[in-house]
Amino acid sequence: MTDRSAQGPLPPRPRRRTPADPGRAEPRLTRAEIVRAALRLLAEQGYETFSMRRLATVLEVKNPSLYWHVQHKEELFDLIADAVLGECPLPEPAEAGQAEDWAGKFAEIARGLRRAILDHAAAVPLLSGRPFLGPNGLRLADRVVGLLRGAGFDDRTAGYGYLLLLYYVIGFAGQETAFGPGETGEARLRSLHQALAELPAGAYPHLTALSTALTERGLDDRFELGLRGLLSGLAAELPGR
Amino acid sequence: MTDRSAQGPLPPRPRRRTPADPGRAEPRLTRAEIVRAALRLLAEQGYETFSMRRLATVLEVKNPSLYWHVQHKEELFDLIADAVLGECPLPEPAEAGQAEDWAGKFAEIARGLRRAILDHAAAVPLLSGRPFLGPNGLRLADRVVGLLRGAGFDDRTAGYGYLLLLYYVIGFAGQETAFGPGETGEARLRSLHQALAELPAGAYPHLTALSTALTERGLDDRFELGLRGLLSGLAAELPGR
DNA sequence: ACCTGAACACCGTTCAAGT
DNA sequence: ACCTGAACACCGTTCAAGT
Repeated sequence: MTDRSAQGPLPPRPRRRTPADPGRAEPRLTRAEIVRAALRLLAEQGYETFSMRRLATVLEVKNPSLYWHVQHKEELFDLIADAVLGECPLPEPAEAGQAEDWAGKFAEIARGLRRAILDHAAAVPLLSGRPFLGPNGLRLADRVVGLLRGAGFDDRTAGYGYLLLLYYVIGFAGQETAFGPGETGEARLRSLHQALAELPAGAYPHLTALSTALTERGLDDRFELGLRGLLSGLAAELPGR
Repeated sequence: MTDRSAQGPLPPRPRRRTPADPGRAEPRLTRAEIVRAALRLLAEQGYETFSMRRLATVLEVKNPSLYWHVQHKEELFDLIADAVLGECPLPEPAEAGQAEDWAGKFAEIARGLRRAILDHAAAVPLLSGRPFLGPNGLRLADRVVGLLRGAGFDDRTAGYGYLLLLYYVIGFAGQETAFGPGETGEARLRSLHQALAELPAGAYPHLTALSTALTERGLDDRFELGLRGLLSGLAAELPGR
């Protein structure tokens, strides 16, 4: 959660009328600006209090105006999700003929995606149950699928590898941010530890035994552990081995 | 999505006053009844239209009454999530000293969990980003963790194996139900196929190449594929091998 | 083409009051 | 102990009207 709480409302942007085209005002709003403002509002105030009306206020516009630019809140959420995915850096594809380190690049994308999501932690709730069909989502999908196909996976497994990556990273980031806003990932982990330690004594023996192991190393380690598992699970499906 | 649309509203339950205890009326509502009615309302009308007020109407009660029994909507959602997890059958632990087929039982739990979730497809949106600390969630966690510890995994990996199971199954079920209500999983898959086929020609070469492979086999196969991956990823972390 | 005023049909939640 | 009436402070969305 980046702290931008000191930025205040956006400065009003003057309508500019070019002399050559006197009747045509620049639109005050664009989709890109709306999405940017939405991400900022989410970062500052969190998901629970986000609303179209508050977004309109922040943009210094009356709220029905937003509906000229987006069909409904869900469409705005699609755009926001795509913007988040767009912040995941994609490694360059290898030169034609060069052997590609598919596992390394897959891991790199996974880490970048986790980073992108955590940079917009308040947007996590709107990432689940949404097909990512925006340009950034498609680009990401195409890149991952291409990586796996290039490595020799059949099309089915390649497609599925992409989905596994998404499930894993979003699921993980979801847990990292599951204890409500305001707490960092590590602090959340400690609350969970606490909750487990307070469990009725003999009722959940394995869980209580776990409560210390749970916090002894950080979230990064856990992420890598799962990622390693994901990769070795994938590698087991590679045809020529 | 089970079809219960013919069931109609719940019959009014009479307040019963026992002669021995004349002043004490049976409460009209219990948490269990509220949760049952909520699941039914979700199944009949879907998540989007679910509200505390509609739930109260279905229960033939004025809506503030619900707040005597639950603190707020989020707490009700916690209870609903726990009820869904409670429908996942848990295999019996092996006798002490008997070798346990950990991978088989892990897979069994995963399949049962997917089933339980799909039986309440409309409740999927409220499963993400929630720690499952209700009795059923804890029991499930304890069972899975115990299974993995018994198999020789260290505590850390055992705990993480449980989380991976959750991410995977919820993520998968989330995708199965991601195209809005009313479509079955397989129909959704076809919409996605359609969407991919309509993509701009050369922009996403790997994705368009995939669009047929995507639908050639069913969701059950895909689920098993990912599950196999998950298991072999886990197995790779087993200390003594 | 883009924005606003006014309105519709809702929400979740609180709280004093009833029984 | 449990339920209700009435109210508060909101929502998302539509649509005729303005410029």
